[in-house]
Order: sequence, then structure tokens, then C-alpha cells
Amino acid sequence: MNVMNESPRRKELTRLAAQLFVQEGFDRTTVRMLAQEMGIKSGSLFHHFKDKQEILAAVIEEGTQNALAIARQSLKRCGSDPEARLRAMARAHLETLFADRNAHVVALFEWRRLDPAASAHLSHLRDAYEALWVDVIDAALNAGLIHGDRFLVSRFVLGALNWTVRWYDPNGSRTPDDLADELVGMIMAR
Amino acid sequence: MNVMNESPRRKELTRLAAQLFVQEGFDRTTVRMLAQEMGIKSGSLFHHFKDKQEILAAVIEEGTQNALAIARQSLKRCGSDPEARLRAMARAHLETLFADRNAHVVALFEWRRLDPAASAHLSHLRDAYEALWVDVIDAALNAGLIHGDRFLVSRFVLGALNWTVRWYDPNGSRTPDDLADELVGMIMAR
DNA sequence: GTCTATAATTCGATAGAC
DNA sequence: GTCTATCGAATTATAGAC
Repeated sequence: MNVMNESPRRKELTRLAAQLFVQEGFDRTTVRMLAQEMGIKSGSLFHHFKDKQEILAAVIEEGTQNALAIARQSLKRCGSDPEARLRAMARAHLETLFADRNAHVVALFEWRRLDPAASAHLSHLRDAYEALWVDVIDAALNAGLIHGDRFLVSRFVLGALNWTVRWYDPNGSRTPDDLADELVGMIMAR
Repeated sequence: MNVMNESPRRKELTRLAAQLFVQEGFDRTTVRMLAQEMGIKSGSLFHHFKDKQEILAAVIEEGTQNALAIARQSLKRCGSDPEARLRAMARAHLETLFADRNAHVVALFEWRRLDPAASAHLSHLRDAYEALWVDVIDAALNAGLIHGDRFLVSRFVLGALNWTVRWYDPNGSRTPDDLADELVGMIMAR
């Protein structure tokens, strides 16, 4: 359904919406704020999206799809070394949170605001991304690089990465890559 | 100001508000929903709290104060062994998230909804709690138990713990204490 | 301390002209 | 595809009786 309606215009509006959703949160972002950011009046918004929910769904789909694509791309580039792959996943995750920015943050922090239908429709995307993580973690476990339960380790690592949104200052002295490397270093047994 | 107004009634209302804030989020929780949960009409709410913001501030103060108290208590009980202290902090954190429940979750996930005045007034509480964490992490680092930068490790660990709210099922087979032990095990160098 | 009643505002969404 | 104009519902908060 959404695949048919991916005009460049809609893509641009989705990008602007993501920015506001991160700044204000979905609930506090009004359609009037969205319209103003897009340079149109609030009534015109509903020509592109049937309602506010559909904007959120578009942003979250975009953010998750993008995270999935970048992660796969990074994994392809880095060969088969378990440590390199783990590091690549962590870097890719933070890249989508802080460089590409916004859409993936919305996907992580506003997922609960999706109505049940949209959530069901998009859950396979999120599951695919998390499966990628579990695979990489699993390989690192088998290589004796880290230790623990694969599901718990995946969720702890993702939690640690996701929460950086709440405290990391991109204008500080550390790069997102620094953070990723530090996190990987923290869980590696030496 | 709030210190003067800690009637048992207000405490009970704050507890009920915390529950709704976790279920629905602060923005989507209306004063009518709050009033109904408390068994009164919406107008009566403003006899106890000057506005909706003050309810949020009360919940967050309660949640952070409680987390701080439980953490200190746990640390007192567990002696001076760095590993035991680290484990105690992780367990205490998850205990306030899942057993005591609600108020600490609101403090962590809805902090940004505080107005600047309330945020400034409460930040010393949050800082005190995080300082407790940095101290325990620092001791574990010095003991060679874990490795990394003390601030980054603290934030990664807290992020991993906080994010459990989004996926942990208290009715599942694992206890919160299991999670805490697994997380500590994950970062310990052996 | 709780009620009823309502003020004042803001929200999401629609209709129809251009 | 955007505009103007506006509807209807929902929201926070207040006023005054009991």
C-alpha cells in the first residue's frame, strides 16, 4: 500500500516530520507544526497523508528500513571476522541514530504510538533488524569473544545503544564511532 | 514547597498517576483519566495539584527519591566487595522499575516533559543517583573487574537496564534479579 | 474535599474554491 | 497540490455551591 505512494514529495515531508517527532515527541507535535515546517497550511497535509497516524507509520517504516539497509551494507563490507562484524553493527546503529538521524530514533522511541494495524504491518521489519543483531551476537559468542545468553546480550547491547539518544552530545569530543567501539570493548572478555 | 504538601492522600494520588503515566504516557494521560482512576471528578484534582505539570513533578520526585533510597539501602547491606556492590546496584535498579514499579519508570522516560523549573529543581536528585552508580562502577574498574571509561560504562549499563522496560515480561521465566546478574556477568572480564 | 458546570483554548480532520 | 474557512470533539483549568 505504501509502496505505491512513495513520491519524492512525500519522502521529503516524512523527513521533516521525523525531525519534529524527535524534538517534540509524536504526541506533542501538532499537524499545524508539521505543516509549518513543511511550508504549507495544515489542511494541505491531508492530501499527502490520510491522518496523523499515517505520518508516524511512514516515518517509522523509513527509519527501520534505513537501519536495516545500512546494517546489511556494513556487514557486507567488513568480512567474516566476528569482532569486526560486532563493531560494524554497533557503528551502523549509532550512525542511523545520529548521522542519518531522526527517523530511526522515532522508530525506537515512538513505536508504541503506532496503532495495532500499523504495528503489525511493520513488525517484520523490526524483527528482521533484530535478527541481524542476534546473528552477529551469536557468532561473537561462539568465537568466545563475549559471553552470556544471546537474546539477553542482544537486548542489553541494543538498550545501551538506544539510550545514548538521551545523553550523547554530537558536538562533544567523542564521535559515534568512539561510542560504538567503547561499548564493544566493554563487553569483550580479554 | 512540595515537602510541605506530602499528605497521605496526595501520596496515594501520585501513586495512581504513576501507573497511568507508564501505561499511556504522560501526554496521552488526560486529567479526566487521572480523576477517574482516583475515584473523583476531574475538577477535584486541582485541589491536590495546581496543574498537570505538578502531578508529573510529584511522580518523578517520588520515583527518583525512591530509587536513591533503595540503592543506598542495598549498598549498605552488601559490604564492600566491588562485584557484590555492582550486582546490588543493578538489582536495586530493576527492583524499582518492576517491583516498586511505575514512578521510577516515569522519572526515566518522561523526564523531558518536565518544565524547566521542575527539571532544575529535581536534577540534583537524579545527579545523586547517577553519582552513586559512577562510584560503584569506578570501584569495579579499579578492582579490575570490568574495563572501560567510567562515565561511558555507567551510561551504557544504565541504558541497558532502562531499556528492559520496553521488552521485559515480568510474567516470564526470568526474575529481575536474573536480568541484573546476567548484565553484570556480560561486562565482567574473566 | 468533592461536586457541577463551563470557560477558553487547541486539536485533528473535512469541504470546496482555485 | 495548496489554499481558506471551519466543524466537532477533546483538553486543561476555573468558579462557586455544598
